[in-house]
Amino acid sequence: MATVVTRFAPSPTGKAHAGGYRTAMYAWLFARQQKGEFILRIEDTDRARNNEEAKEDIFEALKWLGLEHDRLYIQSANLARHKEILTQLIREDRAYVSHEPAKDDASVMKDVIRFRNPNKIITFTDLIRGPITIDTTDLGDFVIARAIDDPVYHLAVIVDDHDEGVTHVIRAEEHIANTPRHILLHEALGWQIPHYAHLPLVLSEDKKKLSKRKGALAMTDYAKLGYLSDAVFNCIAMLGWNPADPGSDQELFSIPELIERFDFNRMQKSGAIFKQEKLDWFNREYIKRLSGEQFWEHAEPYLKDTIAGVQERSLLEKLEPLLRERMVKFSDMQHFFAAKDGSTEGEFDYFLMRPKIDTSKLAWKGTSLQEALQHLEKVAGLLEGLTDWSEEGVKGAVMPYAEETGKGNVLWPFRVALSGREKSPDPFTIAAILGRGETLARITDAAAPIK
RNA sequence: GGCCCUAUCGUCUAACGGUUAGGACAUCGGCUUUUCAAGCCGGUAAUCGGGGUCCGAUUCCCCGUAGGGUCACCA
Repeated sequence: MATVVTRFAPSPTGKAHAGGYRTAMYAWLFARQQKGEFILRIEDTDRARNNEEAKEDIFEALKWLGLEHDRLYIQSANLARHKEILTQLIREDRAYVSHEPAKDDASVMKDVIRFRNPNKIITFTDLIRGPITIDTTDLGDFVIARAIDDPVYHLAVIVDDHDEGVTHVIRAEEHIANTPRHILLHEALGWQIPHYAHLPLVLSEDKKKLSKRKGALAMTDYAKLGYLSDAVFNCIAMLGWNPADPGSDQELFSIPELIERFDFNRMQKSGAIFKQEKLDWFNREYIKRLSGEQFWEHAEPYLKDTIAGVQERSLLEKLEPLLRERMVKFSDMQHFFAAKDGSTEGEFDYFLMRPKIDTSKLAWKGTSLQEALQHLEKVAGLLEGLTDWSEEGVKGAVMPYAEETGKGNVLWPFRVALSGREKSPDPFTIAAILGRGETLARITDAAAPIK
């Protein structure tokens, strides 16, 4: 049995999004499962639109996702071979030079190379959709090169796929219409036709092909936002495909599991809309499963420019459960903590520095400030001699008083005195993290006006 | 418009022709709670329509309809 060879062949004309990389994932998954090879080929035959930045973006995204390639090709480097095949095709009269008005400027005459279409009906078996039949007469004598040394996509791909030994062409559905052209070309050259698998499209919310214009993020943007690559991989791989055993509700799959279970037969045939809310859920699930060490490793880059960047790790670690519970991606750290240069505030700044207390916010619904301050005094008294300074300890000391006085009346001012905010975790959690000295100091500060 | 592809809750999907059509996300309600978040419990919600085949169709076939893709000297 011949070794399976798959390829991912992006053109470096812009930053690619989820749709493109899902194709890469499946091609990679299949190659790994079959113990075959995965090729990365940069298709840069469109000289006008290529750009270096897009190329770098492809390498970056692939590396982030862990889609390592076994071989790398730059299509433009293969020009001599393309020219050789073009020459052969013309010599054998399977193609011809056509002197005609240029596409962009009809007043100029130009020589392009057209394939002599045998005008037959082509049927190929798509790995996902089954047999597809197309009458190639509609295609006419299509152009395969702008000039002898400037091949068009159709010619370049089939030559490269053949030369590189690609056995399975895995690409997006939009290429179905191109496939008959490629088969015709393979036949004219007497080459073996590869297997084809055309993946359903990934759609944006308006059910149209996903594109930057529709607000789709580039894959590298997800990396920058602090999504975990395994979560993104899992989420996107699950769009249009489901590896579960019948009846199984499993949704979380590691990459080795995906490699093991990948199967074209379980591929959905219709397009799938990519919803970021689902990705957010996957990411949170993956964050929950991170070890403490991994968690801080991922958080580090986002903490660097915040006031948390200079804090003792031991203090930050006390915040870890809180952070995990409230974040969806690591860039959220920048919403949790103020920027070092003071340009932004953070939701949890009060853990790291004493907040300003707005006295008017201190009283609970329908009670007076005077009452709130008295409650604070009382709480300070209850806490002063406390030996067990843990969340439970603080709660045990304050709760009886709060219950007899009205929980909101006591707990609201207590919490606001510690956080300075109308919304925050409960005061016991905050007090436990802050420690005895700081907690007492904040309560005393807030209660000061009473004196 | 021609050609091609597709069709299960709002979204992602499960269901060898026999299920009260299942799960997840989202949404709604409740519990918990001083607030927010989380968590737990529960609810709403789908087989595009019409014909066949079959004892029996989400499932197979045909016709409609709808959506998408493609009709480049872009890939």
